[in-house]
Amino acid sequence: MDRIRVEQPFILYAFCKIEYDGRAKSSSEFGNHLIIHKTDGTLLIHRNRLCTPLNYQPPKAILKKDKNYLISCRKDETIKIVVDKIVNYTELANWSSKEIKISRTEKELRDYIVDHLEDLLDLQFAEKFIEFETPVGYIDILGIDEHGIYHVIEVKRGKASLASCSQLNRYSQYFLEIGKSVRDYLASPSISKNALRHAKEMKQTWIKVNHNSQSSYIT
Amino acid sequence: MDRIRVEQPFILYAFCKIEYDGRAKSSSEFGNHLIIHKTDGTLLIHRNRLCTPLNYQPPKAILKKDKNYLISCRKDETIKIVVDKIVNYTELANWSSKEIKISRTEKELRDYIVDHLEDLLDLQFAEKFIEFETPVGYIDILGIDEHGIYHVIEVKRGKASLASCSQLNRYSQYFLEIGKSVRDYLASPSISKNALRHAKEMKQTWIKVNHNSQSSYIT
DNA sequence: ATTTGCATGTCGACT
DNA sequence: AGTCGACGTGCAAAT
Repeated sequence: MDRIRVEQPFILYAFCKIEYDGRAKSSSEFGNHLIIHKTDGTLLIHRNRLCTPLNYQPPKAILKKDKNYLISCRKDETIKIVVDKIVNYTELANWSSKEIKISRTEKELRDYIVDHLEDLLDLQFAEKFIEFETPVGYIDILGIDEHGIYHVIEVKRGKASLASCSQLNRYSQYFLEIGKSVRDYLASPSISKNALRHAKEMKQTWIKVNHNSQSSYIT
Repeated sequence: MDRIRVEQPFILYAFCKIEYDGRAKSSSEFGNHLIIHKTDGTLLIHRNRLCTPLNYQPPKAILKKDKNYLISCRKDETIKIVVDKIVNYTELANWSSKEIKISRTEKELRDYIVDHLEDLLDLQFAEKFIEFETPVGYIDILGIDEHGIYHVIEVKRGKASLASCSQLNRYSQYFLEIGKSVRDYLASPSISKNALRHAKEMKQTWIKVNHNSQSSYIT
């Protein structure tokens, strides 16, 4: 047994084939593939199209080398790479693993909405919650008005879909079942046609909101 | 203006920083980053951890070079890479873009269930449909039994969640609204605790199914 | 360890 | 172009 643990990060461009077995199962023909190995165990095999890798192994996978094989294992998932010919092998010294800060997330949009909730809904609230926990999940924004009515708001950073309607409905049904009066809102920059129809059928109000503008309006 | 269009696929390992603006917005410090460019326009910037890229541009992005800059544009999204020092640049000649066949997908599981639906539910069906279209989405499996009862089955290849329950409920509500008698089923190898409780509350039946075994049973 | 929901989700299929 | 839902989704936060 001469399998050697590989720890260092590298890229390998090689004529090879890949066999994967785990949650799913796949195998490729021989071809030139780009293999990327990171210090955290991540293994990516990229073909010459699309963002997503042909095969991959998430962090904490263990990579070992054995003659012309590379084998990456993690829990019940295994990738075996049969290397026929190495075109390029480059070790990536001092590879950065720094974070970046992303803005315009749903969280930011949600915080903006919470701060302007009174204006957006033309109501006063006795209480406002974010990420309010229920047995059926976490509600983005919950506002309880002076009459004790529960205003449930589901925020989407992009286009709201049928799934968004269902998600909102799930939260809202929970409050109905424990005897509360509820009003439902979807807050997003846009919404699909079917979702808008479905929302109306379920008496959900769509609020058009944007990341950048203070001016948002109700439809 | 001497920006030159870059078409060829390559990897570039360089001391650089990345600025992204589009749906979201981010910028990084200077550091060693791995940049991958594919023939379809895909651009990936990887750091030394995790599967997902630090920044990326999907297919059909246009990459241009201008002195020490790389700029990738696609619709309203732009990535600008300021290159300070190139550590390694390798063009990837004859990079494969072949497909692979993945097995053990939800589709396979669904087809197996359709074929064994009578056994699984201990019923006879007058009609069976897959991907049955409704105004609120597509139903994985719809079986109409000899009494005209609609059996709606939502299949999950992994663990069923609260979202799965909501998805099933959305389909089922549609049939109720048009006056049908409905029974709901979630078919998956496993289910989260909250989802199982929620399913029971909504009178959804969970069917435990596996990709590999013929023996599946109802809970 | 499990659950939940976001993501610049991406991607393929279909209308 | 728009919509829908799967994905070996990955990933982080909270429990």
